[in-house]
Amino acid sequence: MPRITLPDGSHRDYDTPVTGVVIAGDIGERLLKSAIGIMVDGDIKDLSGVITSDSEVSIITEGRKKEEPSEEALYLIRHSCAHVMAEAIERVIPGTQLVYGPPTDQGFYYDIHFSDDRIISTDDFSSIEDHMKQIIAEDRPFQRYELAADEGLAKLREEGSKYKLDNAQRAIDAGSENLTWYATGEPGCDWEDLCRGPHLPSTGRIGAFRLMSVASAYWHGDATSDSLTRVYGTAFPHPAQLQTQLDRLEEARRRDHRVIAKKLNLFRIDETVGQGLVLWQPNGAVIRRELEEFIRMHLVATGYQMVYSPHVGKLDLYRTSGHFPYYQESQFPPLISSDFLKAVSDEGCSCADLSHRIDVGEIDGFILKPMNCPHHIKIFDAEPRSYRDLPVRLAEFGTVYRWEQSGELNGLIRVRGFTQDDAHIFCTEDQVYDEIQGCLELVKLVLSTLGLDDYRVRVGLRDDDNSKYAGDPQLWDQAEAACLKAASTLAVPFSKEPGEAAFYGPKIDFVVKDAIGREWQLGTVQVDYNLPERFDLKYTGADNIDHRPVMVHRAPFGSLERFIGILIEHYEGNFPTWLAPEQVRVLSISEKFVDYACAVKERLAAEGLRVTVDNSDERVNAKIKVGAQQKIPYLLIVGGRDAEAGTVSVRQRGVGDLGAVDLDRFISDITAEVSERRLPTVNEEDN
RNA sequence: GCUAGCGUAGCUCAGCGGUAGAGCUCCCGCCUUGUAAGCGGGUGGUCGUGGGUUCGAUUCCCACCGCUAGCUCCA
Repeated sequence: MPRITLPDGSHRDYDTPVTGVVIAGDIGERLLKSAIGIMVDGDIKDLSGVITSDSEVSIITEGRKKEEPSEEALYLIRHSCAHVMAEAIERVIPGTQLVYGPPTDQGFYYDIHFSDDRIISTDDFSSIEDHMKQIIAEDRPFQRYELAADEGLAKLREEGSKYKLDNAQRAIDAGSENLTWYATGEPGCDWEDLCRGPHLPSTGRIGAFRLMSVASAYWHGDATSDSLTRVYGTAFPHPAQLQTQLDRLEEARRRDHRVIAKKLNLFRIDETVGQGLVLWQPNGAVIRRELEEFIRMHLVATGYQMVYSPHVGKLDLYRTSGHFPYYQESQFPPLISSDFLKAVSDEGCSCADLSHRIDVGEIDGFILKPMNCPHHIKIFDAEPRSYRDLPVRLAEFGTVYRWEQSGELNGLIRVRGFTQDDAHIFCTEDQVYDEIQGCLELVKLVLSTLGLDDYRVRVGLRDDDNSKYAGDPQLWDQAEAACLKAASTLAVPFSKEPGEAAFYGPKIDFVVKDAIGREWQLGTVQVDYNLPERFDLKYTGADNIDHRPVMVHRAPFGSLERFIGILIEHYEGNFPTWLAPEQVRVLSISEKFVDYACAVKERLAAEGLRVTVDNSDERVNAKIKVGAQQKIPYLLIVGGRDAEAGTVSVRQRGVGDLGAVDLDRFISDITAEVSERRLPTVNEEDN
């Protein structure tokens, strides 16, 4: 006889097995009314599911309109809405085969196989949504029934559902004795779907939903398997919550770095130059240069040495490093001399032969470097090293090239040529831990200076797939231990991520939350015992014997491209003054005061500030509007009063009119703000 | 790479089987301006590229290129 323990610790004893409906009803009428499911010993269950043994339960409700819905409520609503959508799609588009329809963080999707002659597009959404609304209006109960495995498989076979049959088989292989279905309404009459559940009591409990997009997905996530169509939607208990979500998406669109960058002339990507290849316009170049300066200053202060290395290297170099064999797929194709190509072509060498001969090392050439480490290794190795020299820290803003899939490219976030704020530290085993610590400190400094204070850390470890990794397992163990130890000293949460290591070693990645809560992977620190081995690096120890150094790779920004892309979105283009391409614009209220405006500009420029004058024949209102649109931190309005008094009328971005300020005062304030790299003080509302 | 959508002036977009449109930008005038767009005029397009259907294609069809979303991938 089940004893039910409620979240407040109280008990209710029942003589017979009970359901959530009974429990909720016993607690109160209002609870029953808003109940949509039940947590039983930590698992989400149907409200109508039978509880036979002692359990800790809590009733899942749809929650209040103005509160964030609970994860569990969203799970139930979205999972159920996926069913409703699937039914509607089957009504609208004949010849579909359902595959898999789970809830996700943002909503839900259903993977569907469509017949060849009928595809789905967003044009179909309104009619699908109409059907969904009707199903919801009918408020049909979700009714669960079970069949024994054999019986269930036979049913699916009869229905000819290849994908559902596969799902069922996998469930059975995982130990299920029965297969479960959920009917939206009456089993046998209404629509139904093989499904583990749980679900809402009825369709009417879906308060608000929206179909979002169509995408392709592979069956089992396998690119060689069937291609399915994935239809995305989202659902909430209350319409206002859906609106909040849509507003959030709108906010993300407004912050899109590609849109802002176009308005502010930060960078271009020109298809005649190449996909994923960034052209930095002067304004964007200012931001990049300021960031480079900022980090360079810290590097020099913390014992790094700056180096330069070329953008290409010989194939053999990358065979030695392992890049070419391990990551050939994501490199630009090799550069081979045209004379040589002609010669092998005259021999009758086919493309396949050529590619094979390149792979096995019979043909040499160059590649655009996918990473900077081999070059830095050669710089380290250019002179004999003693233990007294270590650690050697070599840093470079090194531009690397990677052949990203075309569908992956995205503004500055994912590109084919990018510049890492890279460095490689060569040290003794004893120094590894301190060096990792130093790197972590640097990343923290960078993030806090830029106002990216909310972040977590992922430690990428190797998994069982040995073919992905190079090097001695024992060395891997050491490196992984060092990373975990260092991560645990950070005052932020960290997670272990098996399978996320680089091919040469484990890594510590920083995942940063931006102003609207999205996560981005930025800085990385990686420990590497493998490349020193591959390149036979040595230093002479105190014992006068050669030893193998350990390498630490690190890039606090990750890449300047991606980092700046994220900063654009984080600041919504409202860069702190030290980064702003144009820091000050002087607006003369009429032609008569252009001379004074120019004099003000000269004073500011002499302080190293980036300043222009707007002396166009426009009203000051128009000049302000334009200046605000261009997100310039300070607009100085100058007219007769200012010229006489030696003042400027300051208008600060996001703040407004600050009134007349003595020019000297303004200069000392702004130069302090810039040199301290102060963050914007106000949440900007400009557009 | 895959699926869907999209590609028209520098930008944002409308249009559509029958001579290519708007707003902003830009240029030229007028106004001489004090805190978020004064007024008038003008320049500007091989309608992504190449084929096809058609008397006629920016519009319909095919291929390619590029962009967007998602999938897969990301040293």
